[in-house]
Amino acid sequence: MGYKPQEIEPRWQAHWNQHQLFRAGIRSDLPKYYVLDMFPYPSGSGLHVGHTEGYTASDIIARHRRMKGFDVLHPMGFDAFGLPAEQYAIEKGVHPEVSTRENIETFSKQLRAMGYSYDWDRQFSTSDPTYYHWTQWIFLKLLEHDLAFQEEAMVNWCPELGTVLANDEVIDGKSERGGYDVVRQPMKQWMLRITAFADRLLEGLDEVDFPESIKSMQRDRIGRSEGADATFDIVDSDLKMEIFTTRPDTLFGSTFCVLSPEHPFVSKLTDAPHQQAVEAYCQEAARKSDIERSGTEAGKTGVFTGAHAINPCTGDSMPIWVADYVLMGYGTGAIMCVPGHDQRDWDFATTFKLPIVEVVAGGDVAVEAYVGEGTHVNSGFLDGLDKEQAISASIDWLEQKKIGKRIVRYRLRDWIFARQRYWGEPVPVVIDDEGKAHPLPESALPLELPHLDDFAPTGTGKSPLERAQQWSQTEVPGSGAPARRELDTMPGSAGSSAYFLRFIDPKNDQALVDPQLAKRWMPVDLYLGGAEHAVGHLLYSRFWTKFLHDIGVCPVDEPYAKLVNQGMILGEDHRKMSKRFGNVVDPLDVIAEQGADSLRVYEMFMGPIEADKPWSTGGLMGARRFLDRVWRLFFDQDDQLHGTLSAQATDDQMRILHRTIDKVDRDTEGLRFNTAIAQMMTFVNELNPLETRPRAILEPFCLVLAPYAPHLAEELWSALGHDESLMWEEFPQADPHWLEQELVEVPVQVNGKVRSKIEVAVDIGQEQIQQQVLADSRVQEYTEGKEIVKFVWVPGRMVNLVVR
RNA sequence: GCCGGAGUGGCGGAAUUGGCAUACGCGGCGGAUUCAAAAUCCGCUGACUUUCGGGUCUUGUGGGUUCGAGUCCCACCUCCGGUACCA
Repeated sequence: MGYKPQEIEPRWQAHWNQHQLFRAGIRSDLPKYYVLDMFPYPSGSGLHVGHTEGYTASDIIARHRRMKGFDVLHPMGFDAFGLPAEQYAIEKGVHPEVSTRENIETFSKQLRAMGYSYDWDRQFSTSDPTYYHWTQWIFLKLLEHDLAFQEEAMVNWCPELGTVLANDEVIDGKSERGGYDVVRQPMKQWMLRITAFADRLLEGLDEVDFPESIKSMQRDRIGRSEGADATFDIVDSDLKMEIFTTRPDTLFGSTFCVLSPEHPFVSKLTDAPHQQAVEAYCQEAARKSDIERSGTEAGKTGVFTGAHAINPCTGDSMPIWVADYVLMGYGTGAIMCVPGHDQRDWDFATTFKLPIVEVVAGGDVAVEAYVGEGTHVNSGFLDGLDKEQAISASIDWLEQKKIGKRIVRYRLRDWIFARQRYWGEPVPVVIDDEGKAHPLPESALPLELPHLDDFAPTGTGKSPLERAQQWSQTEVPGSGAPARRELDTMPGSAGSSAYFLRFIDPKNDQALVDPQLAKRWMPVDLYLGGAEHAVGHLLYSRFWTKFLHDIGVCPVDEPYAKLVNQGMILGEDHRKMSKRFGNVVDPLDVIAEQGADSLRVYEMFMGPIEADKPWSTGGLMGARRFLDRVWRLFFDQDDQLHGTLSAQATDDQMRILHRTIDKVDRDTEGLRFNTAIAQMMTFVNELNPLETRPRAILEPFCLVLAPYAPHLAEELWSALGHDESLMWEEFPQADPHWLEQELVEVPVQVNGKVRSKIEVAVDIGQEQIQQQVLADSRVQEYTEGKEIVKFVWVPGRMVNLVVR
């Protein structure tokens, strides 16, 4: 009796599956819409209700768009390679091939139980050879265009995980996975030249519809800054020291220089009396973790080298110090210090009693550095100029003297593209006896990952693939000279950097994607996922897209037209959902008790999609009760359809129906799912007490409900006598006639306070309403004996009288 | 510190262009139904006050603009996210 989701839902899921109702690309006459979820890591713990929030939102959009006449591409797959999957496998003592397969099964089962309208035929995992074939192919293309290269680089080495990590896999000097110590260490690595795309990645942000916070995070990561390089002579040395500054206008105020401890000049410049102290300092700096070095609370440390550089403006000699607040990885690893106008330099100068000179007026350099605007003083030919003029004039001067030039630098580093781990895409390269790298020919792809029984990290900096002797020993393509395969694998972020292209044409064994199909579907119209990928994944995939665009593979150079970050679902206790707190909610449990439609409706009703929201069992029950009430709108106590189906719809019924259609349509389009559902609840509440249930009202409502509670909607639709699924029915259109009201009740304010309400025709004129308002007895109480200064009538909204 | 976002009932949240603050849901209270309970249905539910007509106050705090401010402007406080010596 009554609404039984457990019985209804599997039946409709089977029906959709059987009739392949969500296949994309079969209606090429319709406009396209590509809606994509950030695909999940198939972890061992399965999906929780945080994942299903985003997936439900995108599914509602997909279903709504289909009903609005779009050919919708809505695919799903699994990001299975990489550290999380491998760590899980190690912890459980299972081979990652096995655990990945099992986890994907669990995830698929959960996703299917939610009734998502994915085109499952397009599903793949990044660990499928038929997929990573193309990840490897892109790598070969990058290599061909000199965007992939090997370099001895300072990397984040995690001894416990036995691999290098990307910067965003390191948090506070610990690994993101497991929280193990990470040390800086030089290693020869494959790198991708993402820095070559820095400006385009920056400019592209202006064209896309991303949350402002994401854009600003990406801009910060790219960290473009304009300035100048300048070369300083060194006293009693042939060496010339190159520094980078964004404030060349303050050259006259530079009183000392600082080298990074890793700077090659440190050992060359340090004189005998200072040697011991400098060496000790550099060793200490190398030992310290990044977090210790950058700790602002630590204050400034440093040692004098005994050497001096010459200030090209003043001719003064400036002591050269070594300090770890200067980083080797940015700029030239050497800076000129202007303590008057840079707080870090000011702190340093104060600590070590170095001279401070004011060159920009406006502050008090005896108290703190002055970084604001101002007129230049003590600056020779720059005196009297403002900041902008002085920067420009000083660079001109440097260029004229051939001791410097204008330059743009970025904080963004090249992408370290190698992990000393087993579970990743093999790099399609062989190394000959002289250590030279040779790419494999495209025909050799995919280079399959060999099966290894012992896949644990070696911990030595070598890849576990070293153990695959047979696989590793090979020859140089073409020449036949002996060689070994590259043993490092690609990082986890490789597989997710172009997957949206592969979903368009997942079975193509001749190309990453057919160009015609790519043209049809790109870009992704709506991309939904968590904000944790704000920088890493999004920057990497934007980079690859730009590259693929340049070589003619991808028709667009920005992959995602619109990005939305769903918020986090917190536990009922308002804390982050985590096993540790025991507050994790499994969608399968919810589905078993209340049904997938209740879960879908509840999660969308919780609040704005982008906000963090706490789970509430009571709230879930509310969603269930709403669907129960929908059921009873259609059926009587014996589960028989209401006998009043053939009744004529009343004007009231038509008005509430069309208001609902209009609001749900617009709110869905704008991803305001919570208010769309509130409107459907209002519809049910208002319709409930009315005596008749005309088909003309129930049928359109069924369609309006369908994107949100698809199983229930199908069941009701079929009960109304339809043989076909409502999936491709047209979404109802709101008739403007029923949206307009003839009479409205408007509040009447006197001096801004509501004192009365009157009912008037919407289109009443100023004079008539004034007459009616003044005739109102409540209004007269407040106006008696007073002068009416002003009469405000906002048509259809309200009246305000100003009296004195 | 800097950048981004947010502060509205007991709780989640709503509010077109500046126009009835608290929609919708949860929770609570009362009632109907029931042998009883669950479920369901109906009503009430921001605070204070009241002669039960109403009155006063209320959207983090303090100012301002306006006939009118949750919404706009200025200053500040708190929370969340990001970032952290990038010269």
